[in-house]
Amino acid sequence: MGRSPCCSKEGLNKGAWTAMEDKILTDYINIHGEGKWRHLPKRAGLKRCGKSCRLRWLNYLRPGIKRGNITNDEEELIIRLHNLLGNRWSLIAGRLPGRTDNEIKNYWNTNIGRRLQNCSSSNLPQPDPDPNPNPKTREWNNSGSCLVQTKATRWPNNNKVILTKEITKQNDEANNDHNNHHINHNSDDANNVTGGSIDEALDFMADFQMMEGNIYSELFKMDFAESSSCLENNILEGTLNNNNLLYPKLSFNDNTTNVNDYSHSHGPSSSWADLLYDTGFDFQPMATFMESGF
DNA sequence: AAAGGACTCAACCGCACTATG
DNA sequence: TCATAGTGCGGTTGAGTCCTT
Repeated sequence: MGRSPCCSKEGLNKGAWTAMEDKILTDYINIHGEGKWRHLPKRAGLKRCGKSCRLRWLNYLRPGIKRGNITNDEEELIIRLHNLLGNRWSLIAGRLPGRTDNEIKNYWNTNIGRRLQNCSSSNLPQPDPDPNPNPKTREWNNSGSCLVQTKATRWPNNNKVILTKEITKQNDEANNDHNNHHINHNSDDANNVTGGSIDEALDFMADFQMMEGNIYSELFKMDFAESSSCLENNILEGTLNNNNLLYPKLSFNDNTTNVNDYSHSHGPSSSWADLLYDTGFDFQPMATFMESGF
């Protein structure tokens, strides 16, 4: 079967765009707006593929594109976002105003990625061999934090975040061992559970991690204070309390619930995972938050 | 000054997802 | 339900530029 090409390749210009082509494209979009890329070249009088026009506009001509060197702050944010999101360049770019996914991808491949490669070939600590192969591989930078190198994958539409307090016992032993290892990072938190079952929370985490390919579990390993830079950079919505702990804002339907409300009745939390250890906590808003937060 | 290797980044490519009829 | 158009995304390429010898 196969798909028809997005446009006829014959007679089209390829390669670098000329100033005249840029002007034609910019003028056309300023008048008619974005979209309908397939028909744009013909209507605008450009001998270019629609996809090429879209790319040129989004990555170069669009107003607000920030050109020039990536700042240290931006680089730090890119690293942190990449740690959370993997190679989801468009998502990362969405948190860096004026930067494009292409630019960030190039920057990563030519700067950060290379630096990591150098680090991993030196004496820096190497990741433990994983007996239970996982989509992510870890590289270690010289500050000791780890970066997650993932093969970019899309989340299927039918694999939305489904958070439930129902316990499933269908995970195999390997999964349980792996997940318990994560939870052990927060063993202090687990000891502070007020009512409810730790096992229930662990099982919830196991199901959650299994479904979501570890992306969200990375979030749960961050404590609120560490997450503050995410807040400052609008990665997360929420507020900082007097102790500089981040309380994310959870949106549920048309109502908005702040975790401050949760903390008032349960005491201040020290990590995201605390929320999971309280069986009275309604996970559904968290699911919504997670879906909207990224 | 010249050659050629290294690097950068705009652009291309193919696949995947969504919308629509 | 299926086919197709439209769009978005990440990986890869290659021309131009920079750097080193």
